[in-house]
Amino acid sequence: MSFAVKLMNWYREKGRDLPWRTTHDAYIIWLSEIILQQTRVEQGMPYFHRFVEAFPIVTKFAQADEEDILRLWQGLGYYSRARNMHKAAKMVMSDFQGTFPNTYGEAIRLPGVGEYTAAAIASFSANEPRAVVDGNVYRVLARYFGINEPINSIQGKRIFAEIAHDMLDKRNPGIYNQAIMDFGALQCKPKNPLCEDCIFRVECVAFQKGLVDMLPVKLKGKVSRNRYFHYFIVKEDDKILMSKRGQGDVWTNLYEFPMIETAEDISLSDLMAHADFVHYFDENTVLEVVGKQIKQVLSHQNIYARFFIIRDSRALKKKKKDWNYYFCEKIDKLAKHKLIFSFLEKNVHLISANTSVK
DNA sequence: AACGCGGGGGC
DNA sequence: GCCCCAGCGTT
Repeated sequence: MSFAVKLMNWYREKGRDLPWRTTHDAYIIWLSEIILQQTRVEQGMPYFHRFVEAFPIVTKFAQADEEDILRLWQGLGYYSRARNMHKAAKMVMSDFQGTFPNTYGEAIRLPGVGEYTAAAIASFSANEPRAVVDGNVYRVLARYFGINEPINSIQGKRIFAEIAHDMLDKRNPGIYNQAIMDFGALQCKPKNPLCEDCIFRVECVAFQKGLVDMLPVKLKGKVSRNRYFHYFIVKEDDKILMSKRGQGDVWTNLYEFPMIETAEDISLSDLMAHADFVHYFDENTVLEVVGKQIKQVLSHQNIYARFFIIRDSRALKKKKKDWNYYFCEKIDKLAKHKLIFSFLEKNVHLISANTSVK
């Protein structure tokens, strides 16, 4: 029996029942695939339901405000996915007459849709014979064939893409693609794979040679850097001073409190002597520390954050021309990053009664 | 070819 | 603490 047939037989019996597998609607499949990029199924699931309900058809998605999309996306990470989805939905309206493309060649033109996602959309919705190559597929193939070429080298990507295409069941690409990913997620897991109970125990090169734990090989990335954020909570009546982050850094277009960043952890007195602090606040400002320093780990940086309350809003120098902060009444309506919304959840008492926190 | 981009979970 | 997750876009 071929690899593909054994795999699909396994899938029929052990595969997961996932909501986006019951449709051939390219739009719904796209929605699920973008959400699941670098994201576990369990983590993405509630967001999938949220988005399907808010935007049942691509027209609704295209008509939404980016702010609303980001707010629905809040907490999921890699926010460029949400911004690109909005661009893609608008492109579907302008370039595809509102019909979501279901071919690889068309889908891959959409921002945020790369080789993996285009293959997923085309194979799941239209049964186009395109092999998906995601983390699961790299792992299954690397172990099955005993390939030690790094999966994140250019050479490796090419090799694995070719093998994936060779192995694909050209008659049932949709089912096959679902099957190999589920197999990677449930059976051929990164840690403690279920080799003793595996249908490929005999053919799997890694298992026969005892190399399962060594494969796949992946080149290491750079070490994380440390950043120190000092957030200021400034209230005026029931409004809180907020600002929107710009491009070229983490959390593009998301909201947060006014902030000073330093390369090192600094003392309170050094903070108050900081040029930006002097720029925005009176020298006699009283800072009240809220809680302990929070560490937020991103995949490529460690962010250490402290929060300060400034109770006297007169401390703020309001006549600056480069004013890019504004007092916001309903901060629950803003899309915020984790550092901010988890702080707000823990410090509801700091926010006035008529300002709800989500 | 390398890097930046979140947040969560397994071990 | 390290690795991985239904990756993609930019440089």
